[in-house]
Amino acid sequence: MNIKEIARLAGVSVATVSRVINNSESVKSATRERVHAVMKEHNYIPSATARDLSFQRSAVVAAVVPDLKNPFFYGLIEGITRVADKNHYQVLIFNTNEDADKEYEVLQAIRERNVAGILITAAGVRDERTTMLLKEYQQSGTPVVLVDRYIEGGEGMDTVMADNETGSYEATCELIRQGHERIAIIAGEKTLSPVYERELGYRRALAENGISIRKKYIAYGNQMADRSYSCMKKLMSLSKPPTAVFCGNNQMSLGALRYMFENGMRAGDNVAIIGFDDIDVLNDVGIPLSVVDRSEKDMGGKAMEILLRHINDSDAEVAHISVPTRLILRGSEKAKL
Amino acid sequence: MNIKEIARLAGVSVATVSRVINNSESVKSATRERVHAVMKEHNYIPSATARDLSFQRSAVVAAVVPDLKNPFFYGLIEGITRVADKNHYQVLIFNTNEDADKEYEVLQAIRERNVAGILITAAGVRDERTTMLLKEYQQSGTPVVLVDRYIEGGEGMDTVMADNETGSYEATCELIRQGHERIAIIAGEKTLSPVYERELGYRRALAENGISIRKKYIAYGNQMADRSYSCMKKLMSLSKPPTAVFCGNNQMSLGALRYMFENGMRAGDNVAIIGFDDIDVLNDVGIPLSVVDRSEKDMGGKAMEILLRHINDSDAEVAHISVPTRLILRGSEKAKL
DNA sequence: TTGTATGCGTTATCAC
DNA sequence: GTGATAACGCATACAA
Repeated sequence: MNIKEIARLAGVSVATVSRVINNSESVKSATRERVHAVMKEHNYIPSATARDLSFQRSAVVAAVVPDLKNPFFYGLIEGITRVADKNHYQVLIFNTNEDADKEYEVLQAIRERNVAGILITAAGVRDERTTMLLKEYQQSGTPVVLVDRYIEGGEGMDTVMADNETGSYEATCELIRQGHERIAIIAGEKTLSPVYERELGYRRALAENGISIRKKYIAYGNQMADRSYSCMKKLMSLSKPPTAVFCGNNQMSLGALRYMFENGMRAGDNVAIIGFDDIDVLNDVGIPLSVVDRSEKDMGGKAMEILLRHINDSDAEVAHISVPTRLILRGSEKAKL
Repeated sequence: MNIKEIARLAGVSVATVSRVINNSESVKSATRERVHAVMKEHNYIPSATARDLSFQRSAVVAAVVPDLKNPFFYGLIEGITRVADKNHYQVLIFNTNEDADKEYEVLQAIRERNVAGILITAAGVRDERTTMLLKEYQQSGTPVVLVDRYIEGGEGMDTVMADNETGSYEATCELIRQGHERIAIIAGEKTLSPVYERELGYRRALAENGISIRKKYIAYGNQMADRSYSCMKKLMSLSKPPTAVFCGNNQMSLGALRYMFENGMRAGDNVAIIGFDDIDVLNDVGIPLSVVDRSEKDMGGKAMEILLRHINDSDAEVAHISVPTRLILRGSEKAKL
């Protein structure tokens, strides 16, 4: 069943049917109703493929994320799909596994599909191919929104980021308020902007409170739990181990907690812990982890809204959204000193 | 840049360029190379939209899930996207929020896009609209695979299910082996096949071991943690509370654990607990929950493979895949009797 | 082995 | 208000 058939059955031209489909004003209401009736009767749904070809753009956006196992990104995707859905857009999901090469492939593959826009948490934040392709998209009229991570050379692009610096600053200040002075941070991959910003917040808090920053208390892992486990081990093996540890993301909090559990330590007792990004289940089962929380669903929703704005108005200004964080204290920020 | 331009620049016809793009045999290798060179030089990528319109099918599949917050479903999606990606298919994600009306809308919306197939964990398992639309898809040549849940009237459809009955049977048997006789189950929404099957396994284990099945030990919630919390509360308030509880899914395990935590009880100590679906983080942080585990990633991958088989061969036989479960014992199956 | 011509299902630009 | 008809970019049957 296609538009031609409907036209024939309704005794009008395809142009008229098209007008009805697209709610064009200039159709006599009698004709409109007749067409609607025929469409309904034959359960007709216009082909988006054909429309896209003619219109030279589709109501589909691409969401590119680095890790489909991380709950943060699912929250993000949930926010994205919710706003997309509300606006009758559909979402294609791509996983890059934190691999810049894979990301390059994905961004190439997206080109063939005529997506209306791209939302991306980049893996290749310093890979010129990623930057180049994203710029090409922008220039050819396909808006791009960077979510959660900046990329090198991506200055003119829209961004939706958490206020990582402030969040980390507040967390570290809280640890200081609790009396801690030997405060460590388990950071992630240095090239990622959130990692960098979180370290900045940590440093600022220490500096403003007159606590010297010691290199041995800054452990660099990656974004994963295993490396964080090693970092925690190294920190706790120091002659003067830290009395408080700030963990750079949810996976890394888990790595640290696992080390502690295996060694009979308890967060908020032997060592103070504050993590970045909440892990709901822990609280449910009585493991009180204090965290810097941000709403990933909001971030996803905001990102999609900005994307839509650009899709609907090519002159829309570049936006830089900063989503606030919130310190949730549950007791693990305390510890024997 | 389109196929016509490439043809002109390479001094051939569009048909030849098309043949080169689609790796048709019958092209002289000299011509082929020339065309490839021009395509590369101009960074040309064919329009999937146009190809889809001409070919009357796209390399896109739709994945419809009921809850993007549940780790089970995003494990599923990870499996789906991995296999899809390997086969150069792209995945559209739809979230129905366990709402049959929403699902109906979604399934309608998918019609306009010419997807190659549909993977669905249905919300409206007894909604005739869902069944009807899925059947229409099948009949019109768009294969459908039911994942994790059967639907009423969906007998002829491909399925990828976990072996819920056996998994639950084994879990319950283990509880019996531990000496328990007052064994409860927190089940979910009765209309969902996994819920039903898990209850069956539970019942069979009791029956085979000569333990009478008592209604008061069967608590029905929904798939969410909150209702499970209430169920646990009710169970524990009985004059003869159960000494062991089998929880119907991951969210429901969490609800039960939360109740226990708030009331100073410990799994494997005051009450024996076995859950369905693993919750990795708990183990990391030293909460040993015994579970019936299944690989949701495998389920997703398998489902996508079956879908691809039908896409590539319209005569492929209907498949019913049963993914085995695995009982992981971590200590919570024990308890003082 | 290659080219020509037609169709895929829409939208949009003209006319009327 | 409505109707022809030319795009949109590609695949393919048929010719050559």
